[in-house]
Amino acid sequence: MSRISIADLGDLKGGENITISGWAQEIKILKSVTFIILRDSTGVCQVTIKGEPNLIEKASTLTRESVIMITGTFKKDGISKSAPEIACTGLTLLNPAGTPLPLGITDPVEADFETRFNNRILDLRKPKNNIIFRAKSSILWGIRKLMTDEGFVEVQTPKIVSSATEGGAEVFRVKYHEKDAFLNQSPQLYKEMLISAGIPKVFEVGPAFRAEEHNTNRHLNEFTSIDIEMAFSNDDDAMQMLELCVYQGITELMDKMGKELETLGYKIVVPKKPFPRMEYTEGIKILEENNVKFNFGDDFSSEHLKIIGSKMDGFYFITGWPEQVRPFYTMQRDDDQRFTKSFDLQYKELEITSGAQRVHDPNVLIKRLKEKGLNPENFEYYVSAFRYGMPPHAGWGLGLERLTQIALNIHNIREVTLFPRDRTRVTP
RNA sequence: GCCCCGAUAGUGUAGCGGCCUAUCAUACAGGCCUGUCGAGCCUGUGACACGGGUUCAAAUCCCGUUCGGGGCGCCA
Repeated sequence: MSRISIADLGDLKGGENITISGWAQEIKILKSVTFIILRDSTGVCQVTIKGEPNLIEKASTLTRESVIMITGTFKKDGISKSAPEIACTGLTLLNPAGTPLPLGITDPVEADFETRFNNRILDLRKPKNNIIFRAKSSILWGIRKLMTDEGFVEVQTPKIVSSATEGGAEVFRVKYHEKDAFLNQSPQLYKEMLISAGIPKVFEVGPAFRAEEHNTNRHLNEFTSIDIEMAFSNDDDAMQMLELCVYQGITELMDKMGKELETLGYKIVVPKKPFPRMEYTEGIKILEENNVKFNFGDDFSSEHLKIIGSKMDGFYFITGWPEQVRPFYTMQRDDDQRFTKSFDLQYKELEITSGAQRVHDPNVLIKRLKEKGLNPENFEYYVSAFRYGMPPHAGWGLGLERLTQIALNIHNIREVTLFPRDRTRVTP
């Protein structure tokens, strides 16, 4: 008589003695019968107590969300309309829950963001929230499987670093023994160095830190970045790999969890390949057609991307960005130095990936660093990797939370983060 | 960093100068109830973020603080 999960009750014939454990979601005591709605990670079932004054006595002291173990007989033809039914023969309180709950799991009232994230573990017990993280895991698994099949090596690079990656974004400062250091904004420089180290296909899934004091539905101060870098490749190769990744991630999600997600109100749409591509200059044309003023060399704002995104269905690339808006390591086009061999992957107005073919000539790299107002001396550890045979290479960085947000159509990025770090929140 | 908006029981809300000894739902405690399934019914406990000010009178108006929500910039 071992423990069984609620989802597996469906495989039983009826009449078996079983043990089942989980949280007491609701306790209803009527005159002649007592019910406990029991929830585990796989579903809910109804535990019925009839007669048995001992058990009723025990049940009457239970509080919602207490952890209990039930033994009983599975009833194939239970009377319950909503859940499989178990006739209770034993009830053990494993750990009581305090009362009242700061956040009811099944209460009809919605809680505010603040309340939800202050009591995140209770919030995550709600199936609709809980499944988000199985979905995120599933997407990531789809991508990991693809990358590994394609011969990529998963690596781990330092998160405590001595210089800011790109000069632009704000960085968190940390004390590192007697030195000052920073939390890495991106594995960019390290994954490029690994190309020179003879690992021609690398990928990393890890945290990235940005100290910007943003307050939006799509920014976190700590997020998960999926980064890849591939040798002897150009921007087009990187884009094809990216397309495949997004496709495989969402396909995996759809195959493994599509039905389950649907019952909780999520609709998964697997994107069609190839994703449409649009030049930066075509974007400008769209804006001009909509009577929006735009200066060549500027980045598109959210408002601009809303207009451009409304013309596109789902995922699309914006390519050919001007060099002013791209980092120093981005390669310029041979035929026109004003433009770069770079791309963003967009979904409507949301940017989920930024990538490019990179500069591989160390002299060009130093020139570009200076042009961007950065001191090449601070990047010597990086540039030196380019002096002794650096292959041409390309890659990108993809925001896992943003991809999950899109796949599940969730408005706020904090919802797809277990314990989000935003402008003010450092706990839990 | 900038611009809006907000803060009332555990949770979510109503009230927007005197009728507030503050509404309702839910939760919580107790009771009733032939099997509930958003169960139902009865009783009870429980709140105006903080500090100043205006006024005969402040939950309500003004200022500040703290915290939160949305948007912008920036980006993944």
